[in-house]
Amino acid sequence: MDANIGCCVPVTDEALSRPAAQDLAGMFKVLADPVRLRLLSLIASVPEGEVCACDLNEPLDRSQATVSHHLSTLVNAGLVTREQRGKWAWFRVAPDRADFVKSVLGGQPAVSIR
Amino acid sequence: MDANIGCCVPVTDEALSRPAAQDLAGMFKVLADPVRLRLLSLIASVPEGEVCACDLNEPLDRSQATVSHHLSTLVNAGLVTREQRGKWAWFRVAPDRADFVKSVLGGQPAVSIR
DNA sequence: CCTTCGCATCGATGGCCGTCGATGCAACCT
DNA sequence: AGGTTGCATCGACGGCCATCGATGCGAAGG
Repeated sequence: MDANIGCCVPVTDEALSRPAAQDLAGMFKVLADPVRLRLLSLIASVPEGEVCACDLNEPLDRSQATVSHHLSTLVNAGLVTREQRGKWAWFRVAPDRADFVKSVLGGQPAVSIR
Repeated sequence: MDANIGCCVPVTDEALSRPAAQDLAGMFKVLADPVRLRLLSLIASVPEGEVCACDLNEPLDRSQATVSHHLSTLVNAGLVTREQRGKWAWFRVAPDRADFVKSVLGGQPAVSIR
């Protein structure tokens, strides 16, 4: 009745398109680094809403160059905004991404409606 | 009155702990690959709820060894379960992770309550 | 038992990326 | 102007990982 032995279902083609998968993976790649996550957490946890880069070097236990690199990555991904104010660079979580970042750092990176 | 010039806020220490960041990053690292995302999508999109590994090689355009490797990664991360049935290996999204996976693949990997 | 088939595992390889010292550069200070 | 300080950028290095051919191994089938 069926040529298939019990295997080989056609696989519905409603899967993620290749470009969509690429984009999604890109966002996850940004989040897939513990230093960047703690960086995000530090920026998000400060009551003033913004942090100077000079305050981020020490708690992360990484060189200034490395922290700066990670900050660039976060800014580039649109998760964080940077504002040069005088000699210092101030970072804050991107307003439109605030709740996204919050849920990501919440432990359960998705559907954390509880 | 203040030795600080306008910078150097103490940084509230309510940030992500290092181990927590490591764990979170680990989960994101699993999701940070387009092939794995499409793999997840394929498994999640099949109406029967489970797929035989033999059906996953072709649509992903990767060698059988590579697909098997990615499947192991997903199983290891607890996102997918494997059941050996006769000669074939059947995979399904882990029941307790179903809504997580769904929201991840939904485009907005978090707080997609709409 | 021998062959075939499905799939995991191994070993090797190439590329990406986290890391850091060094350098550059702009803003402030004196 | 010269010095200092904050931060981005550069170049290099090392490690992790996606990928694949080859191999191993168990399950069917003859």
